[in-house]
Amino acid sequence: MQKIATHAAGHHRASLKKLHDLDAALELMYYGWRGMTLEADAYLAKQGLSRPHHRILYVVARRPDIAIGSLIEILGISKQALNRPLNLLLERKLLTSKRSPEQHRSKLLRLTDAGRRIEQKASDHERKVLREAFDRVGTPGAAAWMAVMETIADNN
Amino acid sequence: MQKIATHAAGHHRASLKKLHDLDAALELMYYGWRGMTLEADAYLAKQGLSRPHHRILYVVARRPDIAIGSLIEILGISKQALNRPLNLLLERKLLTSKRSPEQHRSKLLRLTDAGRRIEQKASDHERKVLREAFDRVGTPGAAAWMAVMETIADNN
DNA sequence: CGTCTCATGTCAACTATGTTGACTTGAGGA
DNA sequence: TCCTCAAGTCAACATAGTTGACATGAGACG
Repeated sequence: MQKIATHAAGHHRASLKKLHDLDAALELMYYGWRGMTLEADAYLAKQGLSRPHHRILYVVARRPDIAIGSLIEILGISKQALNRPLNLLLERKLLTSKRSPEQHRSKLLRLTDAGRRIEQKASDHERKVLREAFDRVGTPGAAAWMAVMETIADNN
Repeated sequence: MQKIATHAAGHHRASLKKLHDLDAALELMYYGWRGMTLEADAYLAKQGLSRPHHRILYVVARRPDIAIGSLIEILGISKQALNRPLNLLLERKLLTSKRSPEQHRSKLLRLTDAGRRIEQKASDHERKVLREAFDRVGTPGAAAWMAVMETIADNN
């Protein structure tokens, strides 16, 4: 048997010497991302799904009747990379695809009820973590967090 | 030839309908992580390295003479997963390992000058992005960001 | 009609990052 | 000496992504 880690990685957050004043922030970004997705990933794994499946469900939920080409653009991956997770979701009937009446060239994707349920539960896990953190710092703190993240996100 | 995406994924940040009030924050966490690591990843790729190598260098820089077992714990991956990137760093002489005089069981890891240089440059790219964002919101905003992220990071 | 374009779909080969399981090695305690 | 246990290695596999090459089927246009 493998040795089982007795502590989650996050418990070591404070264990590194800080060489620069922004090291703490840098590590927080890393562990923050992990912290937000931890429970959602565990839930998805129970369903036999993972992060890429969730990303697909998330986007389709917010863009019903999206074509595959647009989905590829938004996710920022190749169509070959999209292929396998997408087909799994179709097989499992979490998504439906149909040709549009006029635009026969593109398939339009939609969530089924089951797909919507899974998307909601997975995203709820992530939103719950955010909500708790925002509650702790109040509205101005949450707004500051958003402002910082927007600047960082637009760095490209 | 593959179709080349004309826009980075981040440019689609606003293109999804928001189903919940926290959807924007959820997406910001995703694109924020990407935004912070984008330039560092590009720099690392030029050196023939990637994120896991950087993580190793980052930790060893802040814990000189760390043993492999502790490194595994901090990184939160299996020793087998650590093996390949670690050996690459040793081969490329970015890290050195030596047995300690008394504790012969464990190897102690240290950065070489070359390793330190790469670690610094890669981390500098990430800190630069953070610094610009913090500058924009001022000290109180930065503190709020840290407070939010700490709560999220400790969610495990 | 034929041909060209374009979105979609699929196959193959590859890379990278991770996993488990099975094993070796070597120090130190009973 | 023998046993244990941490550290480390090797092999097989899963997942998520990449490029390249090619097939299919509808629409547009001559």
